[in-house]
Amino acid sequence: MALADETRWDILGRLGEQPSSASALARELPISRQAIVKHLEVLRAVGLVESHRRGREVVYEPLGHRLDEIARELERIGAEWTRQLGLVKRLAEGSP
Amino acid sequence: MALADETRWDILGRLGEQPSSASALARELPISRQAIVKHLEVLRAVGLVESHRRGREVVYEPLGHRLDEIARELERIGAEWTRQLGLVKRLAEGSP
DNA sequence: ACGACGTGCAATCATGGAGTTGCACATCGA
DNA sequence: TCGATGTGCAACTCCATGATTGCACGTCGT
Repeated sequence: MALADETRWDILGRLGEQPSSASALARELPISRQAIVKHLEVLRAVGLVESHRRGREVVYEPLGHRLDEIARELERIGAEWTRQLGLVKRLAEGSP
Repeated sequence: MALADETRWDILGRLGEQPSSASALARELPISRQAIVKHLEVLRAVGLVESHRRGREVVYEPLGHRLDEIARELERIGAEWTRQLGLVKRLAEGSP
């Protein structure tokens, strides 16, 4: 999942504090710029951030409404998992 | 995560319907017995199933109370994720 | 006692994801 | 204009994990 990675969360959090470029993030994080670029590509693929080119640099920033949507999606998935667990439990305990 | 795998869910579901052994499951599923054994080891490691040896076979079955606990854990993790997303959103939108 | 069945262990393979490195190209600023 | 900075692309490594195969060994039923 797009948010299963710790570094990805870190990046998203920093973008929340201030939109920035891959190179700028690479200066703050212990990983290479390219690694960060790949994370940003994932975040952009799921619509959590958008990018604007400004001169020679590309600035990324979070997308508010998508954050909401993803949050709801996460809750839905979580609910589904617990629902399925409940189902297994009922089966395991032989209740109707 | 222990429940991220589709096959693992499948196995857990089948065990809910009826406790069974790795070999028995291997007859129903399209994967090898050893692959199933590994899934069962994971499920047992997180406490979702327990195993009893009966003669030459080892029977696995789900653990009701642990299913509840895991469900609660999942909800907690989901809630945490959405909370963090909300945090990013607030930061991104510059609200206090 | 013997074959069939179930398990345990170890080696091996394939795949995907995170990360790195090197290089070419574009843009900024002095 | 020229060096510094930022980006894009591609090839590569590393590692976790799902899966397979082969073999030894214990257990069951006849």
